[in-house]
Amino acid sequence: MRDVAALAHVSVTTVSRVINEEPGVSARLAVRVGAAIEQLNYRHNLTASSLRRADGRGGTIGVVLEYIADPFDALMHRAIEEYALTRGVLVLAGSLLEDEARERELIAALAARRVDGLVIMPAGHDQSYLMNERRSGTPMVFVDRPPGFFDADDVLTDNLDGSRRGVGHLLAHGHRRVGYLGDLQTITTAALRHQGYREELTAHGIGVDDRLVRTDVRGSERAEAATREILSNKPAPTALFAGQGPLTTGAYRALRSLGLHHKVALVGFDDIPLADLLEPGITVMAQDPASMGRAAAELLFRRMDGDRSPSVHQVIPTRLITRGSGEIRP
Amino acid sequence: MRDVAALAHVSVTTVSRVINEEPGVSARLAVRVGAAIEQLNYRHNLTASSLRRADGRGGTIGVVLEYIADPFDALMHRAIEEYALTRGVLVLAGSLLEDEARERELIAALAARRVDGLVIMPAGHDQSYLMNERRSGTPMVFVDRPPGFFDADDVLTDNLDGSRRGVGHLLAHGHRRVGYLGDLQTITTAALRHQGYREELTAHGIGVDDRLVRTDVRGSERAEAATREILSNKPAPTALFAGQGPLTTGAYRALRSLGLHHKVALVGFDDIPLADLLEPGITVMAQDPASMGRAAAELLFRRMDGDRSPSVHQVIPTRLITRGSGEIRP
DNA sequence: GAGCAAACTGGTAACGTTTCCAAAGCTAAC
DNA sequence: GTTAGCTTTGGAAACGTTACCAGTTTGCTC
Repeated sequence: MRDVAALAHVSVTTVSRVINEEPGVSARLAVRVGAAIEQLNYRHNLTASSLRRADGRGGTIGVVLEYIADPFDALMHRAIEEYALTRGVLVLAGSLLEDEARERELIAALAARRVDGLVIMPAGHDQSYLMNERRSGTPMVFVDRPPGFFDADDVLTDNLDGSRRGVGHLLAHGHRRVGYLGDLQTITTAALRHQGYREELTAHGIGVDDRLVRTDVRGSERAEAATREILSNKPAPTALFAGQGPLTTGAYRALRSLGLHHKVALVGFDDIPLADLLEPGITVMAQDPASMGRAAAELLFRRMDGDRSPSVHQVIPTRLITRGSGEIRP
Repeated sequence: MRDVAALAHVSVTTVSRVINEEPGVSARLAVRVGAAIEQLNYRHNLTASSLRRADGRGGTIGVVLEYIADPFDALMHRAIEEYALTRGVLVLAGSLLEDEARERELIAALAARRVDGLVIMPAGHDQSYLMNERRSGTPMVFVDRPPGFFDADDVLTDNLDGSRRGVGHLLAHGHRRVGYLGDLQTITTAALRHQGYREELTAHGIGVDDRLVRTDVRGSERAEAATREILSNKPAPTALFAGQGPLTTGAYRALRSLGLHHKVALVGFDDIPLADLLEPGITVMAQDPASMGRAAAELLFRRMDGDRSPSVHQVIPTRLITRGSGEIRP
């Protein structure tokens, strides 16, 4: 920058003003500075800039997700990136893989880089360690899962409602014995979906048969095995509700291999790519990761712009997509 | 940091030494500094650190992809993130959406943040604008597509070979009229796959019938329409080769709706989630985005560690996965 | 043509670190 | 008891930028 100033015969202050498009610099000098920048192909150093800058902004936010390559997380990531780009902000992203220690490490790493804001899909249940960041004024928004022991904005799927409506859809088609597959109960979303399943059955005067329920099932393969176990009950369930994408595909695989995919109904929570091409197609309660990501980004940037109003808790509804598997009658 | 130094009754230099775990600071002082850091819950500022630091490293790399939410790109991104994490490095990622202008903007934005290295899946064909970054010593690795007018490391899929083997698989099953769907010819990978198709046919003494070939097809829906057109030829092709994931699903949709999915063979380039659950399953030439991402990351970090040897050009082979659709005989 | 405000320009001190160099303390050998 | 050499410590400059304040020029009014 000093070189640019020297070449353009101006002060570094003026160069800084030109670069930041501040008003009050004559066109004549601006052109001269521009030419010098071009000639030396000078690259502005945002790192140094943010160090001195009054607001300390470095044009970067941090996004902490469960697993970046998961379609749900990836769509959310993309929505955030897209919104951030309109504000000239770049995104640092990382995966947690349900590891609580990693959550703290990754957020510490982001804090060390002085990100302007954070979007967090937490792995643990206690985010009180974030008090310091919060106190020092770092804006943050939680997505998909709410923070624990900590007050902050969040954007969540309506898990309870979605689960109830999904199970209700099966009941409306005449089912009375509905099996359930769910992820780790320690994951808030999984617990809520499980709760929705139980509530909806109870609301219809149907007792929950725990032999038809498998929680803490991780991944597609174990879901396949669990499904076989559930189906081996006598009398067997006539329908299944799967509380997560991979569990849905696992259940579908089990049904297929048993030749029951046209006999036993299936509804899954969270949409699945290509689910419409299957025979039957898989009926799901679709989440809307793109909307969630956009909502989280909007909220975050509003906070970054100085909004200090009380915490906002945004709930994104699910959408029933009927494709066949959920409309099979007993 | 000054506060920490004051509280521990040492100089800032000593604090810096403790933080960076430099040798030559007595245990007594180290403990005192550690306690002060704890008490004030001081957070190291990597931004300022990298500004002064001799090597200028900020612990951040940039990753530029076509579309972050695409499964292929997301898996690659994840592989890079995973490797980077072992080195304490975070990843800034962005999507280009085939926009050449955006490529330059995004890379400029990353350069302004002084990333330690770059992984690039280029949208344009001329990367000579990167000369300056290269000259200033920023390590960079290209993935999936080679750089144009510019020498650099790259990690590519063996597109020509994969395409030839895919088409060869169809020919081995007795097909002589094989249709082709491809993405924009301006995209290097698409052009190579198209070339592979033609070469393989020619090698088997089969002339290319251009009525069976549709290039520059973008997206699943247009692929579906294009497939119908190809199939309307007389005599109709008995097999199809689709040069990209979305084109494969589009072709499959068309075959399904025409009731031909058990009659006309289909092989796609790039794997598709849940392709095994379809009836018939879709045979593909699978790419290996995770390996590519890891290879790119390894290469990049080797360069960042000071390796100045000549450019490396790594080629990752494809893998044939037979699932039924590609084994249909004419 | 004088006076005054507005517009423009520049010098210098920060921002929070690390690096460099010098000083102080200690040990061991003569 | 002195000196040499090592280890430990600290002071101050520097990294590339922006903020602050002061200085200069310009344009306008009377």
